[in-house]
Amino acid sequence: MSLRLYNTLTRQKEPFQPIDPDNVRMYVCGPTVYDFAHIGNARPVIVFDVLFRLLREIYGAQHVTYVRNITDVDDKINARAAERYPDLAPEVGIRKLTEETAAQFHKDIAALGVLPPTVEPRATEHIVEMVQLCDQLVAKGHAYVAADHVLFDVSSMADYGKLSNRSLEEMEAGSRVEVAPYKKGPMDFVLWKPSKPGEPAWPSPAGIATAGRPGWHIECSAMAGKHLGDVFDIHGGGIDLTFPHHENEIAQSRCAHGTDVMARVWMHNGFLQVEGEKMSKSLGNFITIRQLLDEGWPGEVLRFNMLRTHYRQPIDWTKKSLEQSQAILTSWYPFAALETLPPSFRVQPIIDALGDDLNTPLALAELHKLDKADDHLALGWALNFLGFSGETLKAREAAQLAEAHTIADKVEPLIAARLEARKRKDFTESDRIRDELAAMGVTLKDTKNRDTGEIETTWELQR
RNA sequence: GGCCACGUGGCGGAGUGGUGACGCAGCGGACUGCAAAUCCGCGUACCCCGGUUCAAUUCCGGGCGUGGCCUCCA
Repeated sequence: MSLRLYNTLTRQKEPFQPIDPDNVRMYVCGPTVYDFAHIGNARPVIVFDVLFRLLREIYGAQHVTYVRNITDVDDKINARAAERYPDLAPEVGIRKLTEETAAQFHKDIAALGVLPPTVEPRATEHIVEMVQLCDQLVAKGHAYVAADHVLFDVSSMADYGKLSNRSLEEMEAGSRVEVAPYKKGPMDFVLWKPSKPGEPAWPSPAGIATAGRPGWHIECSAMAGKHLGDVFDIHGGGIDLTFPHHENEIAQSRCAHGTDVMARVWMHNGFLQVEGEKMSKSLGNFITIRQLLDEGWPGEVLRFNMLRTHYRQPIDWTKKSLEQSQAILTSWYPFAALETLPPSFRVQPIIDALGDDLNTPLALAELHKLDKADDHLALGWALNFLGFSGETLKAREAAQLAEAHTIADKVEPLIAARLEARKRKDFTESDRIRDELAAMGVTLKDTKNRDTGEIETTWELQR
């Protein structure tokens, strides 16, 4: 089994070689918890869940460590908490907001059929590690203290900018931001900053007397380092995080630990558009996972829709493609209920497709083949492997059945009447009844009983 | 302005230096009183212009278009 992954660092697909096959380690940037997760947030969650499943398949479930963090300290969080809970003490409001948002996030993604990560660390539980990193960086001459801030000195790192493929000169030339006066270099970034009253505050590193709080990137360096070590295998996230977030994570971690790399492979998922337009609050097309679920789309349909496009390609998220995804999944899901298969059972073409840089569209094409070949056992395995247990669709069908049950007393006599009309060849009447039922959302199917030759009618409620 | 990615039939979407998967939709047929469902069959595509090559959709260059990053963002 060969696994090849596209590495942003080298801009090419490379054979994947774990540092330690007994413990393959992956870190993925999780949400900053201040608002509902939108459908774009769902993409890395789903994509790297597939990779997690594939790694578990290849190296064994207990030999993969997947860390996806929750960032619960951030300016946006502070602002939102103050806005939503103006009457609460800041730290209480912030805690309330982050707890609620994190719980909501878990609820939303649970519907997407993702496995829980091995570790889900929180930034606020790693402040000590962040302070340590700051101290190390200052001690090694990669960071300096100015105006109660700790700043990373990008000029101290020879290949800063390697991940995003840009030189310091280019970045400075293209810079649109005003440079804080206390910075030595315009691209230097904040590792630690002083807290204003009402902001979360912790004892500062580097001998700074004022209490402070971490900058944006340091939390991932701290959590990745603590749970995965100085150098690990895979680091993932959205493509927009390449710069500055991941670039700065690399700078912090490598310089603090004195290593050549932080993670060997850097993976970035592409962006998502909605009905051909950029998703933005101003356009009013900002779609949350919760909205889609509330509209009645099963979570597995969202997952399927996401995987129909390769993870590095842009997705145009449309209602039409969701409908198509639902139609396909619905036709397959009766096979998702797995009969007990021997643990060694696997469908190699699916694994091979995923092994080529997570080629999920090709894997789904393989599913179509299995379906066509009526290989339901393999189809069921593959669906399950890809995270489609059929649970949400089954729940939906159960709800439909329950609803159908409530109107059965009205529907059954009409169907009987229609069959009578058909026997008399009174097709005007039978079609009228069918239209009447259709208006109630009831769809009919006539089938001929093989044994008796009688016409029998089944019905179901459309959503 | 700088850097980067992408551009395949009506839609979604693989793949390849030499007959262009697959799915959805569409069309035709079977079945049906008619539908629905099911089954069988079918069509049309590689953004444009150059270059390399016996041969390019595939490689190279330029252009156009879309998107991303350069500032918070998956």
